[in-house]
Amino acid sequence: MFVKKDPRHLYVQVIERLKKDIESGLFQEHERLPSEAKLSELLGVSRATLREALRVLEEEKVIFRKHGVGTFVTSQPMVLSGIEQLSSITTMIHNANMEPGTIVQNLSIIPLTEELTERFKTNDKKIVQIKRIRTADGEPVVYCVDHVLLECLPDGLESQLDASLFDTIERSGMTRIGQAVAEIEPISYHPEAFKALSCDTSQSLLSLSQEHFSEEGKMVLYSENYFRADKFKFHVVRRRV
Amino acid sequence: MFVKKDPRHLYVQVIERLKKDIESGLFQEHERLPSEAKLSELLGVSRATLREALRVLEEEKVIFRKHGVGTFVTSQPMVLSGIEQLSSITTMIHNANMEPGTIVQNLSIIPLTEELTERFKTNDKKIVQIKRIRTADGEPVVYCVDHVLLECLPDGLESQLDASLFDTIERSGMTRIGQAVAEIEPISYHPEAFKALSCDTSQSLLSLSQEHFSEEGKMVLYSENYFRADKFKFHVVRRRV
DNA sequence: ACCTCCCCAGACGTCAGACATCTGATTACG
DNA sequence: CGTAATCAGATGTCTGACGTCTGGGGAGGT
Repeated sequence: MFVKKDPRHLYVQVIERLKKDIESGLFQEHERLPSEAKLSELLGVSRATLREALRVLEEEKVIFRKHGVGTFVTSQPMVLSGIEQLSSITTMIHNANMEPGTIVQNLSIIPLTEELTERFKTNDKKIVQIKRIRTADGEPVVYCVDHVLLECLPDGLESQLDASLFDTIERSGMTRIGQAVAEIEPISYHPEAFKALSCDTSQSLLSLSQEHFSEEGKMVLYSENYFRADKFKFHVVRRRV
Repeated sequence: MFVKKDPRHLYVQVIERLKKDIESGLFQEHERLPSEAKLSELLGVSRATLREALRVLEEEKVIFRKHGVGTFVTSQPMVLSGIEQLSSITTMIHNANMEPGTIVQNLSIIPLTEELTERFKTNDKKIVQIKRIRTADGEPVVYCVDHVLLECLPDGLESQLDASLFDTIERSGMTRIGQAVAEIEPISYHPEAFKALSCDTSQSLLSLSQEHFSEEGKMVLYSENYFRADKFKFHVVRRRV
């Protein structure tokens, strides 16, 4: 079953395999899995390896265990994922089976305001401001104001703004964006955004102000996104600690 | 270190201990942890148990490992946490150093509508509907409409609605709420909520429609919460997969 | 002096087996 | 018939070993 051709670690393969088996219905909802001893034999791995995989699945709420009783499949497969998983707007639109597009409105190197200095925690860097309208199947859905460190961008910048800013940053600068902290706010009025998205004032927009960090923990991108609430649905999977 | 007085499983205690050590700065950012052999000896647990704990911490992006090299602390301790961590509104208000309060508006057993049947995926259960205004330091901040399975509630219900509905459910019904899926939406107008929170129509509310699940995966609570956006700030920590 | 290749210590990954502890059901006893 | 003792089986923990990968240091040739 697990040939050595797969370079990934065994426990990762076990996680994937079990998820697939659960999703395919091989293990029914709320049903007991085989005991760890039998399951490890079944999969051809040691019980220790299997247990590491099960521990991850338990953390992800895919299964739950009762000491002395057994391991059970959580009712809701919960493949659902929301904005707690970071992805670019381009990807979000793609996942909705629509075609992402971009209208660049403004691109300029701006001086460091006090607020930006505070956010980026840097002094003598140059910041690029990008204002764009993002479209899905040609229809404007998000208004974006991005601020990014100049050093994180490649040279021929204008030609690459059609694509995801994430990709542009990651392909050029050797930095990979690892996580972001987003602040969510309803916006009852914002002239620029409303005009860009051609909304009337009876609608509300949803604003996501996001600080993006590289995997080393350096802030590389600050973006303000204004979403048309009638075009986007936002979910968050909230886990109890 | 780990006395048997703690009824929780060992690996849970190890996770907690390591998180505390990292947060307290005992293990510096981006620094190598002691090897698994040494660390297990240090903590007084077996390497297998330690590894299950480390596996969870790795999944939570608190640490990362390199095969053949070592285990490292991820740069961002990110003590910040947002709504991706599920907690009751009572707890949220408490964490803001304010005094939570409750005004019960309505409490009734309602018939199962088609929508509720669909949501709860159950047929012959009784559903209790609770409409409450939640206050912080006496000021109305959230309007809540909760639907909860009658079987999950204790008998003397009315007397316990001042406290968190989470606590009420968990203390009575042997069920613990494990996760929720929230849908976030800006609300430009909602008569009941606006009246309850005495807002004017120029403001926006933020609506969280949440399906709460027990650890076994059964949906036990559906709640619609309307937050005054001027009183609440919502953050989400978004992680790249 | 420099580069390359090889080797090796040490780290994480995996394995095998054993014992500990908990739970639910069955059985024995009053 | 009810209660307590017992037991099988499951997850939790421990021990020791070996596999595999990585980075660095040393031997050797240029």
